[in-house]
Amino acid sequence: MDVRDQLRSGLRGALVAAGVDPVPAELGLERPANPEHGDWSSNVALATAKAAGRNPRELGQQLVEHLRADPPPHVSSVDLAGPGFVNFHLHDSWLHEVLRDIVDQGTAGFAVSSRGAGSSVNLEYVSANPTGPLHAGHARWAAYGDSLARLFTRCGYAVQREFYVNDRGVQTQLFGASLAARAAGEEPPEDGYHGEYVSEWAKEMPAEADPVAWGLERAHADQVEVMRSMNVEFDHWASEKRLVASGAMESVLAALRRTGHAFDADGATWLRTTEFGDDKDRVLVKSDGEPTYFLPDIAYHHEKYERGDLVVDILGADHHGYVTRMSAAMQALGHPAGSYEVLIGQNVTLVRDGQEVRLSRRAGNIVLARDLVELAGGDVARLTFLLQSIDTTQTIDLDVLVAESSENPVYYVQYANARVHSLARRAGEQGRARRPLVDVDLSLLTHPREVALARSLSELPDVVERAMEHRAPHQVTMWARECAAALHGFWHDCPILRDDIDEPLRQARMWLVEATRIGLGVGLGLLGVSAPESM
RNA sequence: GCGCUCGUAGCUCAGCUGGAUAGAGCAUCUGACUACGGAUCAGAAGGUCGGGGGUUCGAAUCCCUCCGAGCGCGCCA
Repeated sequence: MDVRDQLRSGLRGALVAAGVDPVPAELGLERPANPEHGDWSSNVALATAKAAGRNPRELGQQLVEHLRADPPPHVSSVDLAGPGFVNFHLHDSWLHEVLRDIVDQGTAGFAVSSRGAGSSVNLEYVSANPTGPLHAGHARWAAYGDSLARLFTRCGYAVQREFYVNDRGVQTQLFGASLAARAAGEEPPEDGYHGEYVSEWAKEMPAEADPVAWGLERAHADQVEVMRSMNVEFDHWASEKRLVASGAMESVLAALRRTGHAFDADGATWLRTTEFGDDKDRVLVKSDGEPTYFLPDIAYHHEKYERGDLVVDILGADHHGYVTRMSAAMQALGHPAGSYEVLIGQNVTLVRDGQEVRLSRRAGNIVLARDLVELAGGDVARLTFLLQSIDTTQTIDLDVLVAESSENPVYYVQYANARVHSLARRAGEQGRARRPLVDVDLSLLTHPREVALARSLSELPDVVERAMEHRAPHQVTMWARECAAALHGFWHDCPILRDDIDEPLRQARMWLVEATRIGLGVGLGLLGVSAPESM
């Protein structure tokens, strides 16, 4: 039972004693931003006073008195503050206990949550057409999707990362035709692909190759390579061609007909998406007998349920109009309303020479994911994307990215990690080994820098759960920066190997550093950024 | 016109789904242990949270309404 549970339990008892009925199932307990407000703070008095017809401060005072009479472990003082907050100040002993837990759990066990145990999630992201290189926007989804997958995994979900390859249809034909035209020294079709890469790839293409098939392979290989340089991998590559060949479209259409959600009108076949909140019904099969792109997509999403209880799409803002109809289709097929989730990410805007660079595939000035990686390196490129929420458009100034890449936050965090490892190296050189933790007195860790670092580490488990629930990997980035800052501050003020440091304190500090190694390792791992031992 | 997302320091962004005095990084200014790794640390300055109403003990956060930005509204993919 960790501190929070003990505090909650104490609060619950106090509420009962104060005659509050009913006692809420979830008791609000948070870490105040302002240290003067204690280590933990609860707003239960404020939250329950209204319903109980009580005065918040009066009720709060009763809670405080009850808790003072019988304080939970580690609690040094309980106070009433502000409009009715109950603030707990704890002895540093609770942090010392946390450090022991971190060391016991190690990188594999620390900040692991069982929130998703027994559930599975299928995450689809990027899914760019196999008709060219990935651009900077794709790279954002790659970094985001992969880190989100890592968060789900750490929270106990069985995760499948998936990329849907649209290796069939009009665009692939156009791409193949464009390659063939370039190979023959001609201009691509007007609605074909005009990027420079088409000409370059056409030179590589063997004369006897089928331009469509070869082009798909070439583009796919290019995309895989770039994502790998950003440490992004997939478990499953879903082929549209194979899906369609399997007859999945027909069986899904039959199922929709059987349940009455699909109907014929004006010579076409429609899905009654309005039944599930769409503003108009959508065509599945056109009057010329050809399916729209919507139908194979429905079949694909339906199939994904074989690989996850929760099916998640990560899409760019330009696809948000698509969400309602797909959600409607999934419900029409009998999937529970909440089981299909779409995460919409805003666009990436790139600035070069103070000018916005348009991400147009037709124009030649498109900035590729590959450019970013070559400019700044995989770690910097990746962390740059994970620096902010996907809810806001991201502006990346390429000149700043290059000029200040050495000031990128990724180095700040990696440097902290390198320092942690350098300590172990130097300690080894000096023959100063850590003694077993049971023999070490962590209560010597009372310096504000030591306490701040331990406190930062203690927050990671909450950060992981919250980041997963909010689908917000950037919160891990925020934490990693704070933890690195705490380490740097500690490093600056608290020498370890210096001769004038007493051995017991040295031992305690070495174990604090070991716990930091574990915490930073977990954080960097979730971000998919390397954790170098030296820089 | 309708819908979705957004508007927070000079710039780039956080803000734990309603909490206490709105926080970081960069840029600017001033400093630091005669460097267990200075890719570090400390301090200063910087705000009408786009404007205006409302809900309540309490609003950057929820509701309404304006203003502004991006994206979407095909029997295209």
